[in-house]
Amino acid sequence: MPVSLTDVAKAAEVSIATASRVLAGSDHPVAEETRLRVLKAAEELGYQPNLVARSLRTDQTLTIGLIVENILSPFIPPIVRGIQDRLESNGYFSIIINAGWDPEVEAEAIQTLSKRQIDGIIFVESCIRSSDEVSELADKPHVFVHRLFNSLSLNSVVPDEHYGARLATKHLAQLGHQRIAFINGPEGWNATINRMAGYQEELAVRGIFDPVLVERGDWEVQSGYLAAKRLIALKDPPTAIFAGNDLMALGAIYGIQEAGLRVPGDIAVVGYDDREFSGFVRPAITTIRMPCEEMGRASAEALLRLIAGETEAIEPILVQGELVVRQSCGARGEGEWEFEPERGSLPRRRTRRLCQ
Amino acid sequence: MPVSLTDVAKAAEVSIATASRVLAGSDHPVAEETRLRVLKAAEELGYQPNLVARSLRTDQTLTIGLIVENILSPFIPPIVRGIQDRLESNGYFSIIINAGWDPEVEAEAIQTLSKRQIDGIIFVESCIRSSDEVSELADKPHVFVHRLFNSLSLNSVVPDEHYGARLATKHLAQLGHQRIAFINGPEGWNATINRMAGYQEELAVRGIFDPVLVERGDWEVQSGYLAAKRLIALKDPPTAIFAGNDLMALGAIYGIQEAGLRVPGDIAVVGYDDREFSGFVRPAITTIRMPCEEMGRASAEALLRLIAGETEAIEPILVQGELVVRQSCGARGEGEWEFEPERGSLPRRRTRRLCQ
DNA sequence: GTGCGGCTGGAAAACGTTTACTCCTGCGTG
DNA sequence: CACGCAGGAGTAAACGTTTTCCAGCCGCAC
Repeated sequence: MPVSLTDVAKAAEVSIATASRVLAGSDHPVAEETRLRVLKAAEELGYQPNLVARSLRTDQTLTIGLIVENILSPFIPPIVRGIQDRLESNGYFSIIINAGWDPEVEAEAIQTLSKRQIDGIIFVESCIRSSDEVSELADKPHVFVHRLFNSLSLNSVVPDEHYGARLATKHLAQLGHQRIAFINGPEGWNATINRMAGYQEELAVRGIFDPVLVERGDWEVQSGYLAAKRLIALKDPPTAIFAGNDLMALGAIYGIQEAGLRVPGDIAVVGYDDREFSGFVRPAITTIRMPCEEMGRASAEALLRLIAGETEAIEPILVQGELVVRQSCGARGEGEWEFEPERGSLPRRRTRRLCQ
Repeated sequence: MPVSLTDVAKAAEVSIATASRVLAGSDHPVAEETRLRVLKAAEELGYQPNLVARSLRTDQTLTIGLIVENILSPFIPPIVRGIQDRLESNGYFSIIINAGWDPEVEAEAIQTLSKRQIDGIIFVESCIRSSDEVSELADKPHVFVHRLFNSLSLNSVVPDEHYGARLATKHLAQLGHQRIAFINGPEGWNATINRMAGYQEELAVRGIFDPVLVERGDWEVQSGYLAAKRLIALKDPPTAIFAGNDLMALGAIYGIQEAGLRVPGDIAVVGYDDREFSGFVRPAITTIRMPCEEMGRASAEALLRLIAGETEAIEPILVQGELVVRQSCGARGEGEWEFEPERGSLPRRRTRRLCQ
């Protein structure tokens, strides 16, 4: 049933070498008449090249490994999507392994992928932070995508959280707020440090930074709720709250509402991340979008360059997210509630054609 | 750098045939002393089998194709995760292609996967509904996972929506509600029909079905909001609302609250799907969990059986979701707000070890 | 007329496995 | 003692490609 190059060559009455040259697009010259005969035979027989055999011969599988923390984590799918979209246009496919933030599983995954002769690896939220932590990585092209534990090592793609936090803070300041609180994330995360730094810097420049307005949460809803309650209880409470992520922003909104105040009327709220729910809770949350797909694309782009041998290693890449203005900041006034349709619901836009 | 079977054979002073027999676990007898010598040599040289070469020879790649609608759609990642977990324990990996509900892209994807000699295909939310729609599928083992357009054709895995809808409705009835409304989904979806049927059947059995309490939405938040407003305006309004999905349930909650009523105090609400946000909005939404991971596992299991040749085709598999009781139904009373921690946040439980 | 270079095309090796077949040795049995 | 059989190991083919090397041919320039 499967028709091989040999069959095509026989049908076209040429050698398999010639058939290969035509069908694989070699640069070895082939007479036009011969080429057409081969093409015709291939067409008639329904020839499909065996990519496994080709891989064995050419030593490239057009496959890359994706070692991700967990495909169920909210930021992973868009990163993966960005990666796949970029890779696809170069004929590459990817194999995903969920490593669950476990060094042992990751090490094993690298082995498994090597056996499959993959051309490169992208780590997404890996516990490995830099190239020289694992010796097996030395020969294989690889890139890291780090969201929360972003160190600026070589071959890594990270969000520009400092930029995003400044953007959010500036937005509130430009709306006229003077007392802008911040609900920080827990200690030990780079995201915590960077977002705090951006917030502080923007306010310092404007001369309105007040350390009493900085609270700490643990990224979860309840901690935002509790932090908001503490902020409201202050003797000089804030008129705006910038929450370290959307979950805490949501919690803060609940806390404010429970105190009988309105969002954004009494206190404006801005979050960070642009989570799925941020668009359809009410008030819809103004936030900084985490540029997941862009980071995915950038990492794929970088990996392709490494594979092509264009460079030994790539400089760290910072990707900026943008401000998404919705209701909770008050920039749109406090009119009718708006509902955003869900993202990514069926049916959906056409995807780009596959290639290769 | 890469060490091949030949190197190992040379080092162990045996033929490559013997080396292969030992390393690939053949049943051909090998003397214990020889086996140890080979094992030792392989160990010392750090031998890793080349799976591409093995695939070429054995005609199985231990790779299956996943043609999904879109990895960004909310239900896809858990289904994929279920599939991967099950496959992984048999040494299989998967390649994901986003087909975006486009027949042309899907057809192309099947071609591409065939060229890569994959051992089988799982369609997740494909526009292909049954095996005989595409002739190329005849020879390749394949399974369909359908969530919303579930027809009960061969080789398919679908959620048991009729069961789930009855479960939700029964829950509300058992809480004492007599007037239970339903916000149906839009026409043209099997999910709409099946959920409606389950709702109606449960109420009919109890003799409390009232067609005036059936509204229709379009799956989005706003339609639930509007439907709830219409229901409240009824001269004999419902005391409970079963929404066809969690988005509409959320909208309904907003509609109820805007009318100055309380959820669940005045009107209880139950949703369907158990979306990510359902656990941390307030009131947290009681809902029927969509058994995504289970469907994924079941489909992978089925595919493995097809690949093993255990059967020609598998009978349709119905997977049941269970009721997740939270605040919005009132079963827990109307006490303190509870916040659920986010699912799948970092750091997370260890995943199972990889094999192969 | 000879030599050379450019265009075509074929033969065959190679990629790293698995496995069918063959061969040897020793032992048990008739 | 001859024969068969089983255990153990090696040879070589095969999987479907790509690519190196080589050869033939033609035309052109010297």
